Amino acid sequence: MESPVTDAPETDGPRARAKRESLRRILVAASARLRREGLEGAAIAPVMKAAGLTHGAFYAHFRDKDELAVAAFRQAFATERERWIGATRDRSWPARARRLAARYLTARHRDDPGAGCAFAALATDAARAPDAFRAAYGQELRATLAAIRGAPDDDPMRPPPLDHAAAMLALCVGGLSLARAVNDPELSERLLSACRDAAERLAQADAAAAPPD
Amino acid sequence: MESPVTDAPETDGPRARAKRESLRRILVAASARLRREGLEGAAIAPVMKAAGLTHGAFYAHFRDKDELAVAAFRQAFATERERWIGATRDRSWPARARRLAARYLTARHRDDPGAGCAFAALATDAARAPDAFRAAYGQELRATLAAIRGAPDDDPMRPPPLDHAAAMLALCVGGLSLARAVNDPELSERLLSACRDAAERLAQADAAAAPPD
DNA sequence: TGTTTCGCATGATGCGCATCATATGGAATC
DNA sequence: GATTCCATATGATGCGCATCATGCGAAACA
Repeated sequence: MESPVTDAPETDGPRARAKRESLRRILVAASARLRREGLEGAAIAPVMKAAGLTHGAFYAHFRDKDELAVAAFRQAFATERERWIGATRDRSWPARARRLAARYLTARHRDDPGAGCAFAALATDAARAPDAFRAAYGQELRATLAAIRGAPDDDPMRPPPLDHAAAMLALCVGGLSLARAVNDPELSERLLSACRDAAERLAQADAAAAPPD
Repeated sequence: MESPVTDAPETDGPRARAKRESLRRILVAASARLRREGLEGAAIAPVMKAAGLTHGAFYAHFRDKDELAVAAFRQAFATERERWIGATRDRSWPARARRLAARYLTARHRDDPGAGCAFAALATDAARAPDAFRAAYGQELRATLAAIRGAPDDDPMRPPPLDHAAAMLALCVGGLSLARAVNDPELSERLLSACRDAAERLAQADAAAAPPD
């Protein structure tokens, strides 16, 4: 269970501190490269170089490449889940959904996968990845769905059903992935706006199907 | 523009016929492997072996690996667009959309990417692929959206707007991709059914927003 | 029938990559 | 202050891959 993420105490010598700092730089570099280049593309040597180290130092931090992939994937969410999902204080599901789609389905997000959502960046890669990675993908997905819903099930606020959050995220991930896959700028823009609009319609239909209170 | 697909005349000797037959086998093998293993995974030697040839014969059919990828991608749609989109004769958009989602978002489709939709199998790979591949992706996407809509714009049947078809496909592609990425069978199943249900709600909202006649 | 063509096979070549073996130099420990 | 760690660097090793060079044999053609 213990993954080599930055979860160590602060109280130790410059030796351990330096190692933790190295690990942090490795994870930052890896999580960006992973999202930009994919699971196969994020090679060890370039990642280590980007972290200011050489390839040999890698094995002081991780057992193998797969372990790095899992840690870097998790790092991406530790850093930026809030940024895309946002703990919005909006009460109604349509308002929350509109906000999610408006943040997620943008040209800016499409054009900077290295800083964006790892679900969209790695969806098809994950399907071909080893079990440990797919397990992490599932756990982060569950956590993200919980964040989208925004309140525990027994909260008087009545969060949207898990299924509604899941479909909304699927719409966003699918729209962003297609918009990235396509060369034609007009079609790409059209995909983003079509999905933004559809998110709005869908959330309103969701609300009608499961009234807020 | 001339891509080396099977579009040659039937009237020539056994020499050309044999070559066309080889090409066909290469494309079939490549399009399955491409969807199963991704752009990087579909290596030349294994594909040629699966086609009953050796790696050396490859360059009699394609200039390089990228050209094969484009041809194999197109092949996937030439063969199986009908299968997922289906030229359904249903008149209403909700009925058409329900049918699309019911065919697309299945465990069978999820578990056999080699025979499934190439959009979902290669979405994130395409974002990192060379321009020629991305251009093909866009063209096939446009053609697929037209098939989903089912009628030309000036048809009295009033097809759903392009944007509605695009969002519906994004929902399907996103749902299938997430369901494949995840390890947990329960979550995976949940994603499929959540998106099927959402497709239904969305299509009904679509119909309300743009009445059929 | 002799010559040319060309689809295919065999066998390099070279590169990028993951991983390992070994060395080093400065903390940590006594 | 001497010894032990250990994070890092350097430099193999071996593999998979794309691509190219070369040869063969049967069809195409004169």
